[in-house]
Amino acid sequence: MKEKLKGNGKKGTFYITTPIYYTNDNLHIGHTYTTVAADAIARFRRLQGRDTFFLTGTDEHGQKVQRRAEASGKDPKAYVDAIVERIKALWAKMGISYDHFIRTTDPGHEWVVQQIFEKIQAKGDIYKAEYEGWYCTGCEAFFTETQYKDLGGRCPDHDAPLERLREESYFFRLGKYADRLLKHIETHPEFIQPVSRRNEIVSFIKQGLEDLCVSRTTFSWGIPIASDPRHVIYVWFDALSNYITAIGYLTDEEKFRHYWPADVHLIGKEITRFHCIIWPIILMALDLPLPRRVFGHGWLQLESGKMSKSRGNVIDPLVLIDKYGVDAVRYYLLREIPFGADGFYTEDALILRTNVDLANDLGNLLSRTTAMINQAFGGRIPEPGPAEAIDRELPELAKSVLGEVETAIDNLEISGALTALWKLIDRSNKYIDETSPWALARDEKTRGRAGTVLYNLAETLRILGVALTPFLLEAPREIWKQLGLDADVTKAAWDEAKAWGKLPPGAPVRRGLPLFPRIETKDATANEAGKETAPTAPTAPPLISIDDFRKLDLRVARVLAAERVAGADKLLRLEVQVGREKRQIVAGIAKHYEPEALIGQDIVVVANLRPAKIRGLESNGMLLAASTEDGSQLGVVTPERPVPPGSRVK
RNA sequence: GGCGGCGUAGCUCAGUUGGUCAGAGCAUGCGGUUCAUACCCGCAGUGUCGGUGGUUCGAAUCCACCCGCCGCUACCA
Repeated sequence: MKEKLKGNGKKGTFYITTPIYYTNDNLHIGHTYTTVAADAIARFRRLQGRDTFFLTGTDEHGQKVQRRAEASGKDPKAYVDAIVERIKALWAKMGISYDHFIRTTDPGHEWVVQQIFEKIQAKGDIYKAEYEGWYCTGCEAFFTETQYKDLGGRCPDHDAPLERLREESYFFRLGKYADRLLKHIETHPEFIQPVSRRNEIVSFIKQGLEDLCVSRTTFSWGIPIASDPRHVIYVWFDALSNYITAIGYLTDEEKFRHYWPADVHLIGKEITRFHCIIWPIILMALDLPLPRRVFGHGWLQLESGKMSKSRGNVIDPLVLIDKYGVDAVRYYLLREIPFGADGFYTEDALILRTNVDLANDLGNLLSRTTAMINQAFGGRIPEPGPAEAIDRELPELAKSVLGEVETAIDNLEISGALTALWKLIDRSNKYIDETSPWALARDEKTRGRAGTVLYNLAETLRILGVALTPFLLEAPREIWKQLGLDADVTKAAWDEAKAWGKLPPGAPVRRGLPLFPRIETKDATANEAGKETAPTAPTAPPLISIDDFRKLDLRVARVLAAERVAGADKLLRLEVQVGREKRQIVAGIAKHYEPEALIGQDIVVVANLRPAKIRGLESNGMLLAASTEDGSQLGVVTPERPVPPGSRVK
């Protein structure tokens, strides 16, 4: 059974899915949470060399989408196309490494869904009958019996009495398979996780399964039943089938057999029932094997309650990435909440995790290691000498930690995997304290020891670089770069993390900017307060005092990225590093500088200038440039010699 | 109403089959260090383990009841 959990048996494949997201609105942090988790697991399996297939996508049919589209005066397809574009852009920014993005409007998917429907109908498990229920003509929708009672028989939206109505519909014989499903759940304890979800499902099935209405005639935005096109195939068959249509069911049998059954369907707990009852029964009706695991994770909630658009408390992941960087957001999502449990999102917690784990522990470890190698060994990775007892602890811990990571991921405990890796980081920081390599390096007699210690630290960082690739996107590359490794860390194999001593001595460390700058919350609030009270700048009088000058906070900044501002011929948007802080500034120098020419340059900026919006972009500061009166010549001010970004100009 | 779960240090939570289980991380205080991103290392706490009864030589851990919170109780994806 343990083997099963790790992957698809001897085929060595690994197939993981997210839910397909409903395209009636933009995505928020909750969807991002699921997808990032799936991405981390997929990346980890690839790192281990598994033949991995990671599927995500969108569920695009249904009445809600049709209504939304009509409301915005668009064709449904055009409406969902626009949303899909935004979703794909979000995934690109989050670094989601999906192998396929399925849309339920893909013609291939639609055809297979029709085939599935007919197959099951031919088998007798789908039959035509009358659906009778409480109907609101205004909504063009049925209400359930419980809803009817709760609402007192009136539609809340239209304040009209609900009518008893019959409609011709197709039904799916769920009940027929209830016993089989129950038996499967009992004999496969890993099938539904966590256990609290399984209990709910079991008790639900034991109450008895009614046949399920699987078609609609009240709207048209869906896949028609081929033999009876007045009816549209309702969401269960349409959406759930994506997990098999995406990998070639009925169209590419070889690929389908290769990846099916899925190793994990990762879902939010609110859709557990569909995935643990309806979906398995569809598969049974098709005589297909069931997925190995359905994992219903908890919700990422806000302290103020559940996220909803009407409350205006939706967290836009794009905003967070811009503010804190993709690694900080990914790390927070993966680390903060034990998978399975519900958790609360707070920006303070995100900042705390970033500062404590990423900046203080990991970033600073790299920083102090490379700094010491620079100072004591001329910036070359030293040759390790004989290992003493304490030196062996690090490789031993690395080995056991990597084992813990494997186990944690097998159990979908992503947070646990990160906790394990941080034990190695903590131990490394302590190792520095215990051995004091900076002191060892001063004395010629102990210099060799310093080399051994620093090599071990650098080697540990090399391993961490590999082991972190499933979780973080930018930091692993930067770690390897700073260690003088030219190879692409994302191409490294898990075995390279397990092998101690692969870091070549003599490689030139390339100390860079802090891996994760601390997020200074006090400064942030001070700036916030300053925004309201900041006086307008005086219009330059002929003579000023030194105190006046000191009001200017001029700083050296390094240009990290530069690009033209669309629709503006004079403007460049720059991302600059000022000390520990990253900022965006907009500068009117596009006529004189190509963006590429500025990347990596050190410039001087006014750091305490009130933020301004230029062409809709926030500009946090201003770069200094000298120019002629008519603007025909212009030169950006740069320090004559290298000084660290953030240095004060005075 | 029925079924299931939760309530442990300021905060977030671990606590296997009852006997060093009263813990970890963060936050706080003190000390050390200076290679490093005011960082790192060490030490120190505080807790009626929701309440009340019970079983037991012994319960956070089992039972009963009570209080508070949450999930599920089907055709909304």
